[in-house]
Amino acid sequence: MKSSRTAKLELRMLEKSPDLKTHQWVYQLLRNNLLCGRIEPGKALTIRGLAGELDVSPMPIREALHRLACEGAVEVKDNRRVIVPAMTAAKFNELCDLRILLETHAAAKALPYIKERDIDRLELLDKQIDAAIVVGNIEEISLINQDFHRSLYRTNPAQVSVPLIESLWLQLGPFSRIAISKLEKAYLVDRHQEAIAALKQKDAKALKQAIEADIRDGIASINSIEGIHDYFHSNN
Amino acid sequence: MKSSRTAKLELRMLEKSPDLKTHQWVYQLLRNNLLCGRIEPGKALTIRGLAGELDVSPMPIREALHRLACEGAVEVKDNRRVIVPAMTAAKFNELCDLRILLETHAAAKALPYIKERDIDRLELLDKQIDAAIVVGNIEEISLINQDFHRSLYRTNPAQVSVPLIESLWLQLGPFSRIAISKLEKAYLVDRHQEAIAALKQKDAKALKQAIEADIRDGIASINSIEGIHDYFHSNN
DNA sequence: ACGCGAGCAATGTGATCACAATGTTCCGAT
DNA sequence: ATCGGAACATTGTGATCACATTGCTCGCGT
Repeated sequence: MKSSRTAKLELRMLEKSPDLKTHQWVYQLLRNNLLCGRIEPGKALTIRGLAGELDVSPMPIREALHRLACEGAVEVKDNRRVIVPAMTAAKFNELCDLRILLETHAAAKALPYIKERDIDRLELLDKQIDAAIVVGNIEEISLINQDFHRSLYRTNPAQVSVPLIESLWLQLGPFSRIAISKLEKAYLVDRHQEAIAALKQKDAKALKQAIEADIRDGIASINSIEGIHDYFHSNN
Repeated sequence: MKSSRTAKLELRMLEKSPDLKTHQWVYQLLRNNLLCGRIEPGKALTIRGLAGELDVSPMPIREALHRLACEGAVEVKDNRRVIVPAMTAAKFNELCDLRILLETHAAAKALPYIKERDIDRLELLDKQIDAAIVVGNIEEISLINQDFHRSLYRTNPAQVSVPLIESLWLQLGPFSRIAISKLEKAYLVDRHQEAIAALKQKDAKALKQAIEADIRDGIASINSIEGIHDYFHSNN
């Protein structure tokens, strides 16, 4: 079995805009690659390795990795090795439960602040997702889908839950990719239309149901995959 | 009005055990001081200033501050100034709602794993809190109280919500201290006894009610303070 | 041939330095 | 006296280096 620990990682690059600090650029780059599953669980990341890969000094890599660690995206072992944590069945269920709990809450709290303009943006994002589904660009789907949810929750100006939710995404990201890559065809469906309809009607209950259904559908499609349980680690 | 931005900060020190990395020591030290409200909202923190204060190089301070920033404990302004964010009324409510949402969930998820040993530990912590209340050591109360909650939630081995909850505590900490310091006497009461009773009876519903009541009591005592609203900032 | 220990390579940490950007102060022009 | 700008001080960032610890490999002894 080829060890994924040492496998060469092929990062999806990201143009570095000059107003972005180097460590922010590294963070966003690694984050995107984790979210769309480009970096597999168990993969070991080294500061100097990434520094050479991205052609920057080790310093910004350190900061980015530490931030990812405190968001739960990577784990710093006692050996000081930094790895993408493996997924446990119990942990997966716990993360999904928390997603539903936090995201339905965040959606309901955002509802009163939704303006016409926000709905337009959400509909645009939904169309972009559909387009990405047609061409089967899974990484694109994943990133835009998160944009959809984030845009919704962030319309609440006093919102503090999005960072927590993003932490959950980061922890689910690497594993989800493995799961989705096992899917034959993108029979990916989402409940975004139902969510948008609920937004237009200012119906909090329907909105929460749509969000919960959207999340549960994703979980269900993962659970339906043949042999998915082999990808869970039994011990920590 | 004396600006708290430039006021000298008197940190509660923490002995540095040798097996602890310097940046971890700095992090825990700053974290404790934030949690018990020793560092007030609006306070500006500088890397070099803290480095001189704690007599370490700026490097570990940088890492600790960045970690605190990603947990929401401090905010990095676009000027690159790092400050303890001011509290908004809406934000305060949102944080409290999330505490109830997440902590009742975490408590219920922990319930099946509770052993006799865990209950003993919780009872010990509750006694320590009572002792701290008697002598009126508010900082001690705050820290042990968090230990109580953390110990409860962490008995769930697959638990992933504690980091999220701690982030909420960190954001509420500096403000709560201002509020509690306004309290004449520590008429502080907690619902820990009710929670422990629910644990013994394996009663999830009663446990969630106890946790929610415990949190709500804290909020109520803050809201009851005369002129507390003057401490909320209206704009961001 | 197998196990084990020494030496080497690689890693994270922390310190120091250079630099660009920002904040502050103080003096002069109006 | 007030406003504005220039000079200075302070800050965060990133690069480089030294060091202790860990992982790994090669070779010696049985």
